[in-house]
Amino acid sequence: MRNNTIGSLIWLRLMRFTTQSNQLSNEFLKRFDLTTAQFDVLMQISVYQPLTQSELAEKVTVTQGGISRMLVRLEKEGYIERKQDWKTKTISLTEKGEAVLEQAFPEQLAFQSSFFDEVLSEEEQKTLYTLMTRVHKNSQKKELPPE
Amino acid sequence: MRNNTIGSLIWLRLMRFTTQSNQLSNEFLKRFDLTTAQFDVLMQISVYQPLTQSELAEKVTVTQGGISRMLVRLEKEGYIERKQDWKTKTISLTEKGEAVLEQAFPEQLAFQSSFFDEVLSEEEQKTLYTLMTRVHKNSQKKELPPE
DNA sequence: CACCATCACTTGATTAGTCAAGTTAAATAA
DNA sequence: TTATTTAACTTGACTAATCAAGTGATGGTG
Repeated sequence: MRNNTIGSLIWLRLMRFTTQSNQLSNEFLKRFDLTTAQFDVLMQISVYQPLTQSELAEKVTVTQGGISRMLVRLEKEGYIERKQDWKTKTISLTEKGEAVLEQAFPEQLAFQSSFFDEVLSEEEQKTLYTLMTRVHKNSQKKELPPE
Repeated sequence: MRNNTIGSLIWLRLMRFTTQSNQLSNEFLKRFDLTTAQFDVLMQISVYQPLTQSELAEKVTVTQGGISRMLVRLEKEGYIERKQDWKTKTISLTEKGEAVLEQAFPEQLAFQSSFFDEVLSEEEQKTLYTLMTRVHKNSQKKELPPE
């Protein structure tokens, strides 16, 4: 063993980096009493509101069940509102949700960016972004290979 | 709102891609009755064995408690062995563990690589790898900014 | 007009991880 | 030699997600 391919090395780096930076981000967001996942959901709502739970679930790559529980928590905290419209629940931010996001948004963005700003030039960041965009888009239409 | 920085866009892509491809990978590995996390742990053991739990925990970015539970499962399945050496437990693969890994390794590597091979040239993959390596290394020494 | 299928969402059971307190063995000091 | 500290690992309580079964409202069909 072990002839690693370049692809598998990239994969590992990505996995390690994301778990690591996700942990750091969770710690960072404690000051706003949010988790990274919650921040993500609030962001998506703020951009796309009003929207349904299924739409949201898809945007943040979580199951229906997952989004349901998550929104219960966020609703209990008073960050969001759900209205039963027809058979659909329409989600939107409350005042309080807007306020928290308004506060957390610039800081969280700066924090996320710092991971890249500290070691990559503007040019390199653009390159990284386009490469990852291609990779991500590809993965979205990927099927499992047959056994 | 919302002037996204290039860094925050990269971050989002990375997060979405890793959760997505992690899910696909878990599905893929079902044929070997493994999860992605388990495969990762077995790989690390196979490369570095014999090693202690704390060393392993650090390599796979998991807490001591997490590694402990994980190894209990892997031991129950008969993939690994733990020996009490001094006050340390030394971990190594069993025959069965070696065998599973031997089987799963090439397929999983090919699967991981396919995410990148399908859309990036060799050259581009190298670029992506070096950029991510720099970003990852930087995140490892990162401290939380003050409130 | 009553029944059935479907869609959007919720919920019980399970899994995987975190954190912090607990356990045990070894090393060090008195 | 006993007593204390430390290191490595485990465990109980909790959190967050998954999957699959359940619920209830809408809309179509015989």
